[in-house]
Amino acid sequence: MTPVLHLSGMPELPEVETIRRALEPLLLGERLTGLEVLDARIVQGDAAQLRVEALGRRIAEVMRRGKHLMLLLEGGKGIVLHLRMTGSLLLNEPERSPRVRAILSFSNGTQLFFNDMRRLGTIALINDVEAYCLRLGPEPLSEGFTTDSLARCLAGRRIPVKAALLDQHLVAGVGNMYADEALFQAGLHPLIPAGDLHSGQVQRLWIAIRAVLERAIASQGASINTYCLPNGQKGSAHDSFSVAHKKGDPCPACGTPIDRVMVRKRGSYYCPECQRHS
DNA sequence: CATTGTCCCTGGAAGC
DNA sequence: TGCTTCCAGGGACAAT
Repeated sequence: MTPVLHLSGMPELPEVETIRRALEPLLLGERLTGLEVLDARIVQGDAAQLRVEALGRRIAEVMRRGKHLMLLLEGGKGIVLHLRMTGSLLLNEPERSPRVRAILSFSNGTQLFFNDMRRLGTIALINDVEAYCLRLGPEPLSEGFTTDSLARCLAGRRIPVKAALLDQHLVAGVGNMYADEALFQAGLHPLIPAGDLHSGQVQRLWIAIRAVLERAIASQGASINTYCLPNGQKGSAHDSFSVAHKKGDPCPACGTPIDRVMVRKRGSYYCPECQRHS
């Protein structure tokens, strides 16, 4: 398998969904036969309990919730994998720059290598999948995410709209790149207080969030960073980015150079002309 | 409750 | 050249 030299990264909803789709046909119905933890820090909670509960169980469902990838086990519990910044799930062991933190083995011979340069990614046992998911906001591509629900979440809040989009309690799965893309498409400056948006702007934002995520899933995610598919292949969603990571490039709509501003310690790219603050 | 700040972690880039 | 410092950023957690 081709080793991928990683830069930095951030798998968001479209990337995790792409991984989920790649893994589902390989893992569904198989038993977890091995769980080798090479770096104990990757396991959140009780590692021994994770082994006891997960080993030998069949994978009943390969699901995604926000940026969390979940392997639901027969019996109701589950394993949750979070890639955070630089994590990747590979079907073949990377030959070079090995940053393998855990290896999951399955009854059909499939092996999953949890590769993570910065060790921020996590694996954990979920005892109650439903309760776990309730901590997260609605899935942006589900019927539970509506203009009304978005408006209710933003109402009265003084935090920048960009920060609101990154809050996983508000809507699950939007990260730094797609927040910038959605705000651009909606024509909103990242620093506008969330509660200041009028209904028309909320509606545009709702449409934009869904559109950028759907388009990115269709492109199998963005690989400007460490993200890659389990087979090492790269997505191409970044090819259609308008502003994210494009400081200085001309805005695709008006030609004005893309600017960058810090919003709560997050680099935020936007068009100063198309995304006015007022 | 709402919001802000700190920490985790590694490696590339920038500055002196 | 070689050192230090900053930065990337998702999310848990602490502090205000």
